[in-house]
Amino acid sequence: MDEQKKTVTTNFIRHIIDDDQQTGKFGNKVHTRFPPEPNGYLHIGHAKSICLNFGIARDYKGLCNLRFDDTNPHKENIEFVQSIQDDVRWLGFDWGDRLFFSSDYFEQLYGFAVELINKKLAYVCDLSAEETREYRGTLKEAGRESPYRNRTVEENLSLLAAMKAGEFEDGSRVLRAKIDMSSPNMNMRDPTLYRIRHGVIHHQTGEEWCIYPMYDFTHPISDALEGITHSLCTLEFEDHRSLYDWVLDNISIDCHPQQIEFSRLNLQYTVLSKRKLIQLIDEKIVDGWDDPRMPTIAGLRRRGYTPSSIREFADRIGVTKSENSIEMGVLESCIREDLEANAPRRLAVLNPLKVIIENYADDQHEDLNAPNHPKDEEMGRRQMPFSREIYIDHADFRESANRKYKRLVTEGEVRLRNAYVIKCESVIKDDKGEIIELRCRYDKETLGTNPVGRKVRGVIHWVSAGHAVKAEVRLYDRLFTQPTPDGSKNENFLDYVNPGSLETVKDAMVEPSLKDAKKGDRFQFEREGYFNVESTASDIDGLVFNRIVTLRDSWAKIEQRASSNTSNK
RNA sequence: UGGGGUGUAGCCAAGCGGUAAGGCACUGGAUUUUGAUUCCAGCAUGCACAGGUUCGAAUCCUGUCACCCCAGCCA
Repeated sequence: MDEQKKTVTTNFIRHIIDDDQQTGKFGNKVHTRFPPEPNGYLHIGHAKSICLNFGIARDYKGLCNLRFDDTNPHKENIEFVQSIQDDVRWLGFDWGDRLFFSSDYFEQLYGFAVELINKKLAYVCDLSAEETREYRGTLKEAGRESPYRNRTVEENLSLLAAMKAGEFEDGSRVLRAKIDMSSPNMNMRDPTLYRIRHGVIHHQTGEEWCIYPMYDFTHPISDALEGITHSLCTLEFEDHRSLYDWVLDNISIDCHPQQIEFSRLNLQYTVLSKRKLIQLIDEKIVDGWDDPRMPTIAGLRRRGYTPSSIREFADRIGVTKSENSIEMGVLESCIREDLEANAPRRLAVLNPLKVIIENYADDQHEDLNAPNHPKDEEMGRRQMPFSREIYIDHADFRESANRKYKRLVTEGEVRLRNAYVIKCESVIKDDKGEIIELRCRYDKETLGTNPVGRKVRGVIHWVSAGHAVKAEVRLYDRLFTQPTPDGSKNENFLDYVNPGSLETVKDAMVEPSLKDAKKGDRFQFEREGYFNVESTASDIDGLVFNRIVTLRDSWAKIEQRASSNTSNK
């Protein structure tokens, strides 16, 4: 069975690790880390990184730490610390007892800053933020050295101590590395190591510190302190690698992880930047971080995506250094594959049209026995009551149609799924000419067997009107109308929000066995798609289903083609 | 000539000098009580472009072009 499994996905990072194992570079150890900043919820792009880091650790019999990169208390909070852990765990990964915070290392970080000063490799700079920017130069011109660059070790030491003691205002001074103001790499032009931040309460360290280390100083040291071997990050940190190495080369630490960069995920018809996700929430375009339309892990979870479908997605998209733009179809295909095999089937009528079976007794009903899965008997069966009055979907009836249309038409026959063949005898309309009811007859010889002498081409779903349960169904569609809503710098991505991203159906009728469905349960509503029971919304009134994804629909394609052909003429 | 990267099909992505894997999408066809699923077949004389090296180049060399990232006291 396992040999049937597709070839193991490899990537350039695994090749590097393979080489390192050959040469014994890290003593044949592999130790990675996933280092989120707790300033928002995790999204599908983080899932890529999580699967990469934890996946590599698993496959090389190594370890992966969860470390919160919490050096900027302005933006971070404990709600995010919690949600991130929930999401990583939900995705199926375990960091054991290795939950860390960069803030765990504040004391050691400070010690290394002192060491750099002692080595004349760091200095306290009194330039304002704006002056610092001017001194930095431009992409094509070298910067100028700060007038404070050559302070004595003693002066720097006492100034840094005073910064730490809270004697200076925010923005009045920073600690900087002394590297090279004429470096073509902007990151090496005496980068800031520490800044002053009064009056914020850090979620881990409270008010203990009023100076906070910068990412470029904190990250390499945190990695080294944890014994990380391969520090995987996204492409925009490529130019920071020389600074990462500089820090570790110039302090007394005997571990030097290797930073390797890969390209971040870009998913079409959505946005994956925390700033933009926050904007969607703030502008009330979505309900919150876990709105089922959001590309967040929490949103996908609420929507009904399974952890394994997201892991599969991460495998399928691969890991490289090239810019990418992944089609939604890839993600959708992953969840369909999972649910096709694992979701029990049910019948649900979204847009009910009443049908009276004229030759079925009024006072009678029968319990038909239907399989929960067409190919997997082990998923069991359930009872479906059948009676004189049923509902079918409006979309499954037309007064007349060409031969391609396989559903019910006037005087035509159609199979009711798991039940009888019916024939439409007449159509009843209201004053406005709207179809409100169908009169049909059923062929009682067609239960579980096809009629002899004629072919019934179509199969439609139905529910018994007297037994069905009313439910609300939320139909989700892509959040944006453009594949790359944030592709243009000049235009606002909010202009491309899809106004139809959520369509709420209040009066769907679902088969009675769904009455017992529990929160989070996933089903296939036959011929419609995959749905799950809403689990967290506060506005629930009775049964509420979220559409996870539609079924593939080749009929819709045919219809679309036909209508665009006629409209083109 | 600021620096750092990336270019293989519509979208991803293997490939690492021996004659273009795989997935998604798409197109045919078969089976089907879901227009689903499944199955079978098709889908790059071609690897950004131009030269060169070689018996042989997506892979090596030279040059060109396109796109992405960098001037936070954000990460």
